[in-house]
Amino acid sequence: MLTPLVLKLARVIELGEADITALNALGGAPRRCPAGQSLVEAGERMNAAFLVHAGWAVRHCSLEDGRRLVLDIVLPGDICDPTVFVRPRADFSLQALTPLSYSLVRSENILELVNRSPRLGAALWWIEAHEEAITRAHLVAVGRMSAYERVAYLLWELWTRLGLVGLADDKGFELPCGQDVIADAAGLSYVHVSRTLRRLDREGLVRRHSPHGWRILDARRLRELVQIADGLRLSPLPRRIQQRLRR
Amino acid sequence: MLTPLVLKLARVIELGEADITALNALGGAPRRCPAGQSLVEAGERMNAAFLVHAGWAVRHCSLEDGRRLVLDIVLPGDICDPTVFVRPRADFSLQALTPLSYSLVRSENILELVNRSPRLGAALWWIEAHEEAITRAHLVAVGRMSAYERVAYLLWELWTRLGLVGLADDKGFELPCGQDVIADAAGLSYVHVSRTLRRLDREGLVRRHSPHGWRILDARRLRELVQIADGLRLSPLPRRIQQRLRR
DNA sequence: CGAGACGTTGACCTCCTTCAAGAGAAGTGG
DNA sequence: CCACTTCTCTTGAAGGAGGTCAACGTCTCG
Repeated sequence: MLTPLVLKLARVIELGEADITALNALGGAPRRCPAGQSLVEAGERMNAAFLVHAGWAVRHCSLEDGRRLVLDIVLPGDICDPTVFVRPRADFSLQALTPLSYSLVRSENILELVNRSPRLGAALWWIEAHEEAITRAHLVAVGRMSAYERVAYLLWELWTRLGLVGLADDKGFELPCGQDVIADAAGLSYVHVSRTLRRLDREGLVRRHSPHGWRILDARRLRELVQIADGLRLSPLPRRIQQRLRR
Repeated sequence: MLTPLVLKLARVIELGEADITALNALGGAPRRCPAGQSLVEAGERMNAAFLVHAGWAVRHCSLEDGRRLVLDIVLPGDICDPTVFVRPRADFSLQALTPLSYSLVRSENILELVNRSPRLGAALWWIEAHEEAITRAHLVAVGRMSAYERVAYLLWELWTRLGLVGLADDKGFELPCGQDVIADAAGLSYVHVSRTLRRLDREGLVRRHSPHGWRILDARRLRELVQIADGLRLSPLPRRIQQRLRR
């Protein structure tokens, strides 16, 4: 079965039948969670990572007075958060944006997988490194870009990441979240996000064609605006490393 | 020898003589680099991580028009950047702030170390998770805090991290970098950082007592201001995980 | 002593926030 | 089927946090 996780890893290494079977078994029985419900609250103990099969979630951090920053939007195929195996207390909250299907992944599951196939282990590590690169790009966007560039960056990031798991095509994507989530991810007020999205529309870069459907009108100009889009690509694991692991 | 890296790991697991020897051998012969020199430019190929022994470096990312964001200030005992083993192209630049002593760490070195002692491997993973938590806190600060809180956060972060490697005491620390670096880390202009530091001084939180010497005057109030300081602590690896690895 | 790097302060301006009100869309109950 | 609420988005107007420009002070080093 071509789950989002399998699709993503297939961009990094070649996957055999056995690999796919092993990946699909990762995390055991799927669980469900209604939209809006919280999966973890900051400060709580955790003993497993979350592998999202379908639906969107949001990882965020709140300050005492209610200011909130969205660290990361968690998409199908994402594993949030693998460092739980050494660090048992969450420093963020995780909340479902849509009805969610997910599995709990324990350290044993990962270790088992990696023991069976070091190549899969390297690929998972690669995915993890990719996520760190995304966080860094996010930090650059929030720290040094104008509101216009920032919102463009976030749309580009989502478009790219959804594309990696087969949930976006070259025309656009579905964005099942409100503008308040974009605002908290960009570090802006939702009012200004609204204005900024209208401007992106007016200038022919991006358009909302249905309540949650977004169309990329001019990918080239959008990409120029974003600048730091390079790190978001997920390229194959270097051949040199793959060969070393085959031994 | 109690190098910064050893001091840091000693907070996570108990280190035996053999562990310390192995850690001190990590990365081989130390190299030197004068202040201001660039170690890696964004987009370049890398094949090793940098283990800093002494001195400060800065990891940053620049936009086309010169805007710059400091992702991370690299301190003695830090390994920058371990994901290089799967991801051979840097998406950031690394520059020495002071004369630097460092070693190149290759994937073989790490694998060797981890094979010899899985506990050291888990501890290194723990350090890596700690750094991710710092990046997330940084993102929250830049995205949702006022200039006043942001600068306070950065000083707190540096104080904490320097404390972990024995380079700060409860009074304060040496900060061998200009306010422009703080500004690029906070996503502010250096002019406003200057104003903000003066205000922190005026209000009795932090004071510069020599060109590069900073004193924490009121740690309690500073910490309240920072709010997200919890994730910066480096607590011991959970006993449960240590015991499993001893087998 | 002069040059250059760095920090400080003031004045002005701009980008974004906040406040407020209205428009659509979607669900609810009579 | 239509009034009613509710939620989200949109737009306008006013205010503020921080940026930019410019000048000056201070320290270090040649």
